[in-house]
Amino acid sequence: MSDPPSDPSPRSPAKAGLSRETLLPLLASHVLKHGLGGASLRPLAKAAGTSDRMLIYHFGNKEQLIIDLLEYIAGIYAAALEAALGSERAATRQECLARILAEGRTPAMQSFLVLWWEIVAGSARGLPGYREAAEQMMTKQLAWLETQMPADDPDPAAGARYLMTLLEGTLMLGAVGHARTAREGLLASGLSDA
Amino acid sequence: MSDPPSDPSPRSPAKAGLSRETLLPLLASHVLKHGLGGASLRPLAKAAGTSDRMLIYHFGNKEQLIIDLLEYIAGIYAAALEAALGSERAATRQECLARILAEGRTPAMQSFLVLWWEIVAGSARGLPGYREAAEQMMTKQLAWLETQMPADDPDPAAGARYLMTLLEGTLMLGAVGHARTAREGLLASGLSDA
DNA sequence: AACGCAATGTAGCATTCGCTACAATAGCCT
DNA sequence: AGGCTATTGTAGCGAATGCTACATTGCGTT
Repeated sequence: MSDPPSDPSPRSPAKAGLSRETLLPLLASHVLKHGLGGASLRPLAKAAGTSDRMLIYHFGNKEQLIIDLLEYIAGIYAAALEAALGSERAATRQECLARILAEGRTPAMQSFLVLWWEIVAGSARGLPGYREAAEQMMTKQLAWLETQMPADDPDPAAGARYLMTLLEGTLMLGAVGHARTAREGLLASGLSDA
Repeated sequence: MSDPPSDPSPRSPAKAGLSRETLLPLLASHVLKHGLGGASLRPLAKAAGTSDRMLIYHFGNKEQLIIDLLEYIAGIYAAALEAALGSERAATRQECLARILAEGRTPAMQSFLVLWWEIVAGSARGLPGYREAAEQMMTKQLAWLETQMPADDPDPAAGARYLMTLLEGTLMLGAVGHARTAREGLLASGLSDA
């Protein structure tokens, strides 16, 4: 018995060392390093400095924990985007794409990317929570991409969608060892000079 | 003791109901339906009409089973591509892309796609066998795509790489509920009219 | 002081996991 | 025939899984 609080009002936090909010960052950093698929309660708990017992206590069950965690990760991804590049726009679509791809080569973003493909796979298979998180992350990225488009772009919204499609294709090819293929493809499209 | 045969010469097949070759198609159809990540020996064995005991006997251990299975799946994917569309070339790049995307909406290809994202995720994380299978599948698809390019295309090889990048981006966006984004992106690129 | 309840620890349960030990069957080769 | 070996079945092991039962602590309220 004794469900998790579910009431965010801290009526009487007793000892109150851990809560969903303090746990989530630690859990997120663990799955960023070790992946979502193979994540089981006891290792997760250890990474967060608690016990599996408490994870179940705070989240109800593992499925809900994953759902909450995905939502949290989508949030910090959005925050990372905000912080990644300032509000400076690129001069051309080509430069815009190049910048973002360079950003994707950052070690910090690499961790995200590896996790990202797991989220895509979960979304494609219909696992609970994955689709929502993935959709949210993509929506955020699309909006951010629009702000990065050249100021004189004829159609920034459509251009962002186009660049987004190319970008994701490039990232996927990179994930399977075909970065070269994508590079040559972009080169042929006139959207790259590397 | 008594390793698996490892010698393809059928010196004395005793009862010989099952072998790597007869097992793999059944295993493949199981993972196509239920996924690779959650695949464990006993369900796999049941799907193939054997026991976990025999799977280990024939493949050595689970990791090798997955590796062999991925290689086999890459093979049947290649075969599916061969059979998918005849040798008719498209008239324009636009039509070429449209055809392939239509093919991707086939139920049979849907199963492949869902599995595909798991393979991408495994490849990105460096799981043994995944990278090789993914790379092989992409190489095959790229070669096939080249044969589908318009006959009068100025640069079929580069065009195929470009279409490939767009195609994979489109598929990924579709997997996460952003099919609309990709469609509008393609529209803006002049490579779609839908 | 007495009570209530949130928060946490300790043990454990039932199931599944990959894999192994041991034994049985059955065909081939000499 | 006798033996070798490939193949298969039956049991089970030790670990890990998600989750629960039960007990305890300690603060806030009355």
